[in-house]
Amino acid sequence: MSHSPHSNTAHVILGLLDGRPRTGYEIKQTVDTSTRFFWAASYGQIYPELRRLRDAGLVESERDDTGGRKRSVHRLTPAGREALRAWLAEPAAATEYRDEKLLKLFFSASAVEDVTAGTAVLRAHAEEHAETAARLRELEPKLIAAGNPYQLAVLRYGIRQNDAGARHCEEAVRAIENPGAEESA
Amino acid sequence: MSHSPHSNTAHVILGLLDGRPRTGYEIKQTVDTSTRFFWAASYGQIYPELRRLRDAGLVESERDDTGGRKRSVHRLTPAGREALRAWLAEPAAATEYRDEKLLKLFFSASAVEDVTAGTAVLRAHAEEHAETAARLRELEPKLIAAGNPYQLAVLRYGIRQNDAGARHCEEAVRAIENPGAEESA
DNA sequence: TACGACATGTAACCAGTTACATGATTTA
DNA sequence: TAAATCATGTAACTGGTTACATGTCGTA
Repeated sequence: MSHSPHSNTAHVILGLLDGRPRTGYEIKQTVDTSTRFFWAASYGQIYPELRRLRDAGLVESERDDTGGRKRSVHRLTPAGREALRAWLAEPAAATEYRDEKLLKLFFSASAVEDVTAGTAVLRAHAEEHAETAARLRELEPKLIAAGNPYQLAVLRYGIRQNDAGARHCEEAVRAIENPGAEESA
Repeated sequence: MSHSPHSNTAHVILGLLDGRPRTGYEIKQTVDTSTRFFWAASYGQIYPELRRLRDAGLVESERDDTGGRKRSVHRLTPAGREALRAWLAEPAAATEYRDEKLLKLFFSASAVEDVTAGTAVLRAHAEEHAETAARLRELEPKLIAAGNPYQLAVLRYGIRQNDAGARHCEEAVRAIENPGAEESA
């Protein structure tokens, strides 16, 4: 059962550095345009974590002050690569979701006199799903070109889930606005 | 922009107490069989939060020691009902997902010599989705009978997302195991 | 009589966000 | 010359989990 002694933020960093060496700033940029829709990371995590990874010997950092800007480029050590592979081989913990919109929707029957509150939440939910799906679709061609089937699988997973989510919310609005069609398979 | 001064755990409690008065223990049981798949809560949150809600005048607690067991039954005050409605009327924050399985899948190309690691993660993901969907399906008849279209919408949303997730993972396994069919729409 | 469910709570910890502080370089 | 971007970091806070501590009641 013993799982990796490193946080998932550490694994994001190790995974990205396995691609190529990067600065902390570049790690943040890359996260924001790739893993962000299922795993975000802030500077407040990245920099301290890089420090810990360095102390643990999993990354090494090279100072690169050419041009006057002081920056540290981090790269994986063999131990870091090993830690990444070990983590990949372990089973993942069961996913815990926390979705505030679902929470609101779940209790929307309590909105008594304000009957539109529930459908408003649903419409907002539909729109958020549609926007996310659109944003992810823009990334698709680049990933197809890159030829990484895993990253492509993740992206398409996101696209499908959001498409399905948007459709479902629209249907639910219709179902709530005209009750009576209350059965189905 | 100003949002509710209460945590989402507080809203879960308020929402459940709007149904009927409950003990902290009952709140936990109900969460575990209803909101849990998109919003969990532990005793370590529930009891301190009940205390805060009582101090804020949103719930009142009645001691009920009949039978020797000491228990507190909590009920919404008018102010509590008002706080619940106010929260429902506000737009929800954008949903932030954290999915460790997607993270692992995303970096599975780094598993080099262990080519089965990626598909193993996918199969585990498919299975988790299928189990969740099955568990949610069991709850459906009860909710249909209860006649709350919002709770039903949430449940069906969960069922669909998990069905779609399971299907997607199975397809992705096939796609990775026999490459060459690498194009599509 | 032991075990499982009922019942309440606290303390230590962990992961993550936000706001702050600082400063150089590039570009409009 | 002002604004955006590159670049690094810390401190305070928030939300949540886990483990612990305690005790009753019903039932197999």
